[in-house]
Amino acid sequence: MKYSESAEFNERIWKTIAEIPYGRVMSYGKVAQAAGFPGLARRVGQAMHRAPESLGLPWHRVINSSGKIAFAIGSDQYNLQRAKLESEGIEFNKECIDMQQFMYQPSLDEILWKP
DNA sequence: GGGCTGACCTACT
DNA sequence: CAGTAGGCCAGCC
Repeated sequence: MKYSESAEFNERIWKTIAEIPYGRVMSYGKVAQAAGFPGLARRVGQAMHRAPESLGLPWHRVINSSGKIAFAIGSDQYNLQRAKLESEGIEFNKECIDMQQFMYQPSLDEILWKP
């Protein structure tokens, strides 16, 4: 199947994000990989931006691979995301999150769940 | 149809 | 550690 079906893509990305447990974070690349679309990190950002509010996705648990928030430091969105993460017990070292400690690594079964 | 953009990633210099 | 280069692909001029 060609993953140009954006409806399918979005659905799986949203589902994957929804699976991130409380107090953990995941990078864009990891989300894409876990959803079965390795290499499509950029699409993840687009999918999230287009996700309806009604889904109540924990979008704040998605950060970039360097352990930082993707938004510009000091922006409203940055402050909001950071506040949400800190309220879940995630600690910041300057602007960075300790990946070793807070990165959520889905089970291999789920990674291999792709067809 | 072509070109640019984007809540990005990895690898290399 | 910082900067660059190439890659990915839907969506909007």
